[in-house]
Amino acid sequence: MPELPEVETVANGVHERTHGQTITDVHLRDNPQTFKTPPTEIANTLTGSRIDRVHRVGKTIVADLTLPKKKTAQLLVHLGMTGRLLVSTPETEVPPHTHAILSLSGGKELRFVDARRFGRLSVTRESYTGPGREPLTIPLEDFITLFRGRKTPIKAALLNQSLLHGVGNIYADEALFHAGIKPRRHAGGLTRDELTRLRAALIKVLKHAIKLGGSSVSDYVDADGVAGFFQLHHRVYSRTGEPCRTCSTPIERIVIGGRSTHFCPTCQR
DNA sequence: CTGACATCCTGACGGC
DNA sequence: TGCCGTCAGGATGTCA
Repeated sequence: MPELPEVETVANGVHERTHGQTITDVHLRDNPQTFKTPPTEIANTLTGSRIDRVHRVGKTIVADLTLPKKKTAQLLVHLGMTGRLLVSTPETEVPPHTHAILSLSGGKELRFVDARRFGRLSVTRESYTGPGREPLTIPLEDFITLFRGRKTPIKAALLNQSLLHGVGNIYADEALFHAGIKPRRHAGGLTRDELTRLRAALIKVLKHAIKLGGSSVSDYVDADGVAGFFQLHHRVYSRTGEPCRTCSTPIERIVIGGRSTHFCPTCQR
């Protein structure tokens, strides 16, 4: 499940392989819910546009475009659960569930593949800023203010994209473990010290994952795009019943906001 | 403002 | 072996 580190890895990989190239042809599968913008508008905007830069905002991949008449636009791709953005040669067999194929002037194709169809693709004329703040760059004081007065569990708050965007289920659990904070704690009840630790833990686990992803960019973008997503060795995520790597207490699993949540009842307070 | 819950969708996995 | 039910999850929407 792509979260901030995976999305950043994919964005970087796609950038390296496509920037400066022009989109010469666009094929979209007739699948309305994948496209937040009407498919005809997407095709009209993309065809003839040049890809200047591909980057990440929250969990969204953003391609900055220059249109033929020098106007600008952005292509937005959200990978959802199973979305993949691949740079392939035209000869490469088109995988099942391919919803969009953009032909590039460099000779390759940018393909959007998404089995479960939670992913979304759209174009916009405005500069996309995302629903919340960037976890990697938010100043400490802003981070602390974000959670002030909120009774919601800190785990749920971390998943709320309108607060911090880019954090998903895996890194929320991992960051809470590293910060030593129980996921059910009220966000607004955390001390300044705890929030300081949480922000540091979040940045640490995200950067660590980005580093690992960076070494396997090609797994995400060139190949089938799946390898690499589950390479990390997590401390708590998906380790229910297994011994905590710090204290050997079995990791517990609970549900918060409909999301499975994993934590060490001893190390997290 | 909250949270609990359903919805979308299909591959993976466990049980029988 | 093979079928079938269940689960997972991000974003969104409904409802209490």
